[in-house]
Amino acid sequence: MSVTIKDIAREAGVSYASVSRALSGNRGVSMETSKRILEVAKRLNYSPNGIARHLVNQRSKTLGLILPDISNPFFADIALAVIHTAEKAGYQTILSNTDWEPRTQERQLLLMREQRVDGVILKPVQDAGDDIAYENLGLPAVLLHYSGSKVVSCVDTDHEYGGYLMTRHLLGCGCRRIAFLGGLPDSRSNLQRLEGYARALRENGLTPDAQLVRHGPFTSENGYALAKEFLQGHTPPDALFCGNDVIALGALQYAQEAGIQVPQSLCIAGFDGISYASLAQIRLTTIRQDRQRMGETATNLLLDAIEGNAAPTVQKILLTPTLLAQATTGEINRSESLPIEID
Amino acid sequence: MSVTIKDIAREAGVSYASVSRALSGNRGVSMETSKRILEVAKRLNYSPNGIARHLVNQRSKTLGLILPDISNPFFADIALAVIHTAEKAGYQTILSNTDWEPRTQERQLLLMREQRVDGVILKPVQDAGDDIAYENLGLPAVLLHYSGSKVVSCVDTDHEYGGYLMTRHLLGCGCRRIAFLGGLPDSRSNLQRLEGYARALRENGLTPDAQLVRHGPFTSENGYALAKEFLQGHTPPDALFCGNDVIALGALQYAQEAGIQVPQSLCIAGFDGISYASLAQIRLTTIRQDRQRMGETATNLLLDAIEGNAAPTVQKILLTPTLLAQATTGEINRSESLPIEID
DNA sequence: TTGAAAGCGCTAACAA
DNA sequence: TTGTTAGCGCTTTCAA
Repeated sequence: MSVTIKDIAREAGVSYASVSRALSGNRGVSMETSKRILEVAKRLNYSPNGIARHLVNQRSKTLGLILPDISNPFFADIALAVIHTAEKAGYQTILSNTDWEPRTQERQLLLMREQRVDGVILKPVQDAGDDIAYENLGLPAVLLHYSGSKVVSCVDTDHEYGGYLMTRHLLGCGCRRIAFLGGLPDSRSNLQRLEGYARALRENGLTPDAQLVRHGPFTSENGYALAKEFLQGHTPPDALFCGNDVIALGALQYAQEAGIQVPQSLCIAGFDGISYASLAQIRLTTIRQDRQRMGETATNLLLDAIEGNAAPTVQKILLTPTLLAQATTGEINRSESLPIEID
Repeated sequence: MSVTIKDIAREAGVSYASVSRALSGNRGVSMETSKRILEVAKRLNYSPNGIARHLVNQRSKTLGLILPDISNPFFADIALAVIHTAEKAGYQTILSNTDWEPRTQERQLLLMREQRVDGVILKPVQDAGDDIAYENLGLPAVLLHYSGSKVVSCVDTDHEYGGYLMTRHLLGCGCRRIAFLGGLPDSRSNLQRLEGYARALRENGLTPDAQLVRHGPFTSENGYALAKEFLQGHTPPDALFCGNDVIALGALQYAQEAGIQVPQSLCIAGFDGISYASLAQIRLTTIRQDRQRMGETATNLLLDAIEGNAAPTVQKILLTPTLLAQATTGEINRSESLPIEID
């Protein structure tokens, strides 16, 4: 149906090997014939068949990107960085969305393998147990998740430190009952944030209280529901540290509807640093992850692995997040003030 | 390097044609051999080579999706719907981002053709002149842009009506100097919104004033800058109708910083209906486009065209948007009140 | 039911 | 510089 190099060869009166040569950088073909061939190609509106080319080259010039939820601006920003970086290197990006479903993730990985993407960037839906679950994906991969594995590269934010940083900040605001409105219970990054939270509490002489920790999906609806549950309880917390910004925006919405003064009576904090958290009317305190850098770095690591330029060393990159203290946290008004030392 | 059907054939002691048959739905191969083949395949951790399969099948089971800016939640939502719908039909999605650059769009289209995607969904960066520019993309396509072309299907929102609807709403609030903070000057959908705006003004005895119309990128920075420019002028407008929600959020930010009462002294409106516009602290009045439906419909139209199930009719689908009147518009306080009729 | 073989469109090794 | 040819991994026709 579509025009092939054979058609061009016939039309130009040359062998089709010459056409192939002319079309992919004129090595070993005279300027003259090359020019003629290119003219014919243009005239026939020829478009090289990538599929055929990939079959013989054994590479597809395609990357797979598997994310949990691209409607979350945090992941959308990462996707954008990956797509841009890949494109500069001549790669296209197949994007798939797991909806935080392990089964879906499995299926996507299988499909990526079948599609023979040259490599895949994966934000794993859940904790990979002992870290070896992602060791043999059967294709070059970079995880957007810090794992202990010795064989797969990864790029991630130091979630534990982020959790620690934020909790210390909340303690510094005078908060003593800090609830953690977490995301999915088996999300590893979420659990690491929780660990940082617990460490900060302990360092300040407080005991983490399981009653103050809840989990649920990374949605604003969940944030709203958990905030309601906590704040309608009999000893409500004085701070809500949320598993991500989307959850926090939901919590903030409940606080506003319930007429709770933020931050005077209640501090609210998120995690990620999506742009919408910094709107003038919101100014959510959060932990900023550098999405641009994450996407870019992950893509470059993957390309290095694929193209074998750099030594094929496995790299473990852990980015340090920063505290973005805005309007939803601040000195809290407490009836009874317990003196406490924060370094 | 990787295991092929030949390896399986050797291992199972059959011809590789049989393996092919067994692997793709057992037609013409005994249950017994089929079972043996599948076992061997599993044991060897076989993964079919999609590239080779696509070459012979002449289809790649892949769709291209070309969007201007996936970091805008409006487009992210569309992308999600497309990816989900495609996946249900067994198609993967290659996503690319044009950054609103015509040149980039051209390049992406070329690449999609080379990659032999089975079809492409495109939100054109700019007005395609007389609508024929997108008639011959050389592959099945659905535009996310209403065009008059008889040969290419499209799905779009009625931007003119949306612009009209919002402007009438603003007039109903008592606004008389309604500025239009547009997006890119050659964005067709943006211009259509502007037409609706002008129609509403005329219907109400007002003359559209070119002084009140500005263009710029679809970013909040642009919204902020244009709002500043307008509001620091000597006869500031009493309403800002923005080309999309992202622009409006920027404008809103300026108004807040400048201490302008919204909506008492100034109404602000957006277009799209992204979820962040409806946050409790924002409640931006906007025109809601059904992203989910747009993505889904576009994908289904494309799949119909590709798979030739439905009659290959070209469909022109124009969705009617709805007014989402929230907190940033309302009865305006005017020193001099000109009586006016709104139907 | 099974096997042999052609061919999808291309690249690259080898020959001329 | 140019042409011939093998083969990438698979599906599918045609024979057996």
